[in-house]
Amino acid sequence: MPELPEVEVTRQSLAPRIQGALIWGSRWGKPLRWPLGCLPQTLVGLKVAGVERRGKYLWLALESEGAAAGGLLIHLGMSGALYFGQTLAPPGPHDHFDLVTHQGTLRLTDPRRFGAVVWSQSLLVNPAAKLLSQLGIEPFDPGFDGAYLHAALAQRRQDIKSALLKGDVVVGAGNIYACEALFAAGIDPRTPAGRISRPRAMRLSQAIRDTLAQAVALGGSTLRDFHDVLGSAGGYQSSANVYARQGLPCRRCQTPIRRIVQGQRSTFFCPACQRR
DNA sequence: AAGTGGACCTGCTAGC
DNA sequence: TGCTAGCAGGTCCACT
Repeated sequence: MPELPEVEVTRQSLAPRIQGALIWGSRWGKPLRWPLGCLPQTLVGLKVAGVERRGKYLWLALESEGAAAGGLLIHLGMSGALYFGQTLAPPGPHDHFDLVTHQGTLRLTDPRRFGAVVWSQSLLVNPAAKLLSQLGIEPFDPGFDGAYLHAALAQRRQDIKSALLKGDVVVGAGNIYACEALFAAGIDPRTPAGRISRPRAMRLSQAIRDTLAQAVALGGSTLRDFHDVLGSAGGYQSSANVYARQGLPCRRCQTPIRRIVQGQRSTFFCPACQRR
């Protein structure tokens, strides 16, 4: 579920509610994708300094008496979502982490358990540093433009859609938004990444930014169970142009949308609007 | 080095 | 109605 827009929507809804919260306790359920790592003796008494995002990761920065005191790196995997509230139901079988604070409880629900909560002393040391080390540029960084994208793709023979999903050129576009951005840019997802011209790279970088920004504005995509920390679903999925629309007419030219498989993932595109 | 395929884990849906 | 195969928003790792 959670690509950059969903993670950012989660961050935006969580940050103002949990900032400054004093930690009263925590509870862990089933193991997640990675082990938690070495927690300090206790989280009790630490304060939540803020919530940041890097790619599809959230960083819950903690402090102790005004000084940085490590934090929790959170990933939502394929099926994760965070809640925050004063009165939560008793934890169910898919609730794997609760952080109880005096402002409310933060809860991670993740049926498939591909998500993670990892303790780290800072983002600059392991384990956080290692997890973030391969990430590409942020799509809203001013340095992400056509020239950057063109240069970063130049040596790649891989198809452009798989190259975007890899996340080491630019972070944030997962399967939905990679498909949508390629549609917006008019680029066939099978095009070898290194064969994308500079003008098209410029259009693609703009399309990635626009697609992700629009999705954030609409609250992300809710295909099954994504919601912000108050439980509100996203609204982007109904405005998708190609994702999960195989066989339906293209909104622009009426040609049926096609589904193919690239790198064991579904790709959706319009064979008329998107060219190599 | 870049690219590919498998693995992780669970739930839902389409089809027989 | 009930079973099975296939599919799902992500990412690491081993191997070529």
